[in-house]
Amino acid sequence: MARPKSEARRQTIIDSAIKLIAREGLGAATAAIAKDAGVPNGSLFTYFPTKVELFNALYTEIKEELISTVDDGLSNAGDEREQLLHVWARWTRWGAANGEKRRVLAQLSMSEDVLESTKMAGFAAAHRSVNLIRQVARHGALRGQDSAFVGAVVESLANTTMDFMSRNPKHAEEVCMSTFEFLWKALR
Amino acid sequence: MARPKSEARRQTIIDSAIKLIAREGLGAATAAIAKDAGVPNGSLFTYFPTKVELFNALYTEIKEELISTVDDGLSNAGDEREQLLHVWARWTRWGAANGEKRRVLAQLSMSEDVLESTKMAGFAAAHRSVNLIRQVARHGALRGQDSAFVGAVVESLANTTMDFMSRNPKHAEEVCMSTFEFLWKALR
Amino acid sequence: MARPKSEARRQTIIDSAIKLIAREGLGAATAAIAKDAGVPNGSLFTYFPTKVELFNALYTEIKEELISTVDDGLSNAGDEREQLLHVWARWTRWGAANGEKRRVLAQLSMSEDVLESTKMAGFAAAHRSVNLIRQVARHGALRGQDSAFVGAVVESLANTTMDFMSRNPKHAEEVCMSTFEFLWKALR
Amino acid sequence: MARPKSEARRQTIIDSAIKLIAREGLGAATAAIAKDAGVPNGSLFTYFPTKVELFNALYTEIKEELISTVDDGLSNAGDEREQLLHVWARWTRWGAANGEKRRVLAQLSMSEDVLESTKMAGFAAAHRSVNLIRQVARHGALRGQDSAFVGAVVESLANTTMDFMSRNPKHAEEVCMSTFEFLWKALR
DNA sequence: GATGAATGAGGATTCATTCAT
DNA sequence: TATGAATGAATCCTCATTCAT
Repeated sequence: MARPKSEARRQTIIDSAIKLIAREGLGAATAAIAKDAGVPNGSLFTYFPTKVELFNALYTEIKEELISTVDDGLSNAGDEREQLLHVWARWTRWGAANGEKRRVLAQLSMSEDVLESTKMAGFAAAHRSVNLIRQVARHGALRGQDSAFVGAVVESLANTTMDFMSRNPKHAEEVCMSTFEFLWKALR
Repeated sequence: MARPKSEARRQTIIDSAIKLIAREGLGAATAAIAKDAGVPNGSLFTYFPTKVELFNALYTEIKEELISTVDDGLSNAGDEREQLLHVWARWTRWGAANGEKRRVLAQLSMSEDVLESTKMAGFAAAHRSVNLIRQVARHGALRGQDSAFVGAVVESLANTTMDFMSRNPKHAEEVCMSTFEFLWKALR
Repeated sequence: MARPKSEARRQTIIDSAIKLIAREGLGAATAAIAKDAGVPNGSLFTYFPTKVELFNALYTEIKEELISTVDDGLSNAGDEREQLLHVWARWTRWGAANGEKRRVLAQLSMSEDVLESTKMAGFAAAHRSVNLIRQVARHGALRGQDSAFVGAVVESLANTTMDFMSRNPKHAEEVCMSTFEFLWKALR
Repeated sequence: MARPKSEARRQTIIDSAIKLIAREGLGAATAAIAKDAGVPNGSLFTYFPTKVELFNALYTEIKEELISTVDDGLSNAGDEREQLLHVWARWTRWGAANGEKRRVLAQLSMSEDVLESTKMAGFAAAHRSVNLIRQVARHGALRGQDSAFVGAVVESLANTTMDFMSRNPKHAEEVCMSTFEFLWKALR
């Protein structure tokens, strides 16, 4: 009974938060986000009791979108190389096409307001790619390193790649592929 | 009347800014920085008329320190591999040993408050390493890519490496060397 | 349709209100009270259309409990002294044992949100004690004073006494009795 | 150097705080206090970094005024009775004439925001009256009780008395004197 | 009737920068 | 020049009450 929380409303707030945080950083005012979302400022706090909780929800939401994009179709890919290429291409293309989300995710990843537990949950959800990367790297230069480190190396490379892809849409595919070769050579 | 009185004072402010920004992010209050530096809040603005100017000075200062650390002795290194190793080891060891500066530099690099011109000056000052990297990469997977991109790839790798080195001091050297092999294989 | 469904529910709300107001003052949020009571926040307003009405109900409820505690057995007490002792002992012991209620009553008594009419009704309900006190005081130092004033004097003494009794449970009885002697000497 | 804090300004803020808190309780808005004082809201926090610190300053200020009023001329009073009368009359007349301050002090005394240390300092400053009261009470009904308790008893009596005096200015003196007799009889 | 989401006017506090001293 | 008080818009969040379901 009573009015249920509106999923649509929640999503509008998330969307506006992404837009404004991409533009103004984590300092973006909750009131501005609410206004952009077309909801009264108090209502933002009905959905996210705290700015920090909004940050965490944002992190989870974006990370999940990314992971499901990357994972989608992964099981149909062929050998290790094909699989890594699948992950890499989907990852970087998503990032190139979703600049705001990518930038927001980058900010949130560096923020102390996103709880360690939230970050770890994101890491855990990415297990398919993480495992793949670990497997690929098992004989290469990074063999024996903590898989979190290997993952972080790949992630930082991905971020740099996405960044250049969106700045340079014409050469995006080429950058994507070159960097994949770079990665492949180094990792194995 | 030359520069405002004390160079020492300027440096104290810079140091406190690094300390507080590392701890609290770019939102650290100018008054808090001044207080930590033992300087009246108004005086901070004698040295840096604006918080943004403080940011830019900070960026330049840290970047210069990093570059001079990396460049120091570079001309004595042997072949390309030795030279790159020199750069890599000095870079990452500096970062591992100077966590606050590294973190502040990372924040500033993402901030819109640090002017494009400031960032470009930093890039230009790093020309020796940049050239070296470009040269090493001239036949590898990233051949033909914008040298800013190649530089960014190496930089992101360095950042990730430094991060793990300082979190894991006992394995710092091992991480440093493995990652160098990773880089070397990939780049050539 | 008679009174809203559940008397029990009303009482739960009252109890939670006492608990939270004792702890946080009259600023305690209605939502917090409802939550503590295990009642949806909207429902609180079914029972008490306004926070002010909740305050008034609280005042009346606590005052009634106090008065009935004090009046109970009063008719069996002997002479004036015995009767006053009966009143005094029951009053202060109740207060010592019901710290939260006492503190809430004190807050409400000072609040402008409790209507004058509510306060007067409480005063009227206490007529047995009030009359007794007036009677005892008819020859003493306060003879001729407004009986509301005499009552207020005794009440303030009682409040101070209860306060010390609950802070100092071991000497509670002693404090109770000494203060009675104090009162008795002064009043007659 | 620089602009010194203005004692006058501080006092204006204190005065406005007394006025508004007397009228609206401790919930009076800092912004309203600042506005009433004719200072920008931010300036209030230059003088009192926190609302709680304002409360503590208020408590101390009012208590000091009261104590110095009461103590003034006390050493010229004659025997114990005269001295107690001096204290009593000055105390209650001050309260009757300074309704706002008295009400504010009463609110602050009950507030958890006024630190125990602040309250204790106030108690300590009142040592002359406290000692006098203890001395007077040394043989009476309250002999052997904690002097804080004896003091509290007298204080509560004083508060009730002042309250009636200001409500009933025509009988103020009579109430004052009757209550003194009450106190004298009870205490000795 | 019961529920709990919706509302938006406050509320305390912060802060970069200015300017009187 | 050095100082630190002054400023007021901006910030996150709260809350009594209403009203859709």
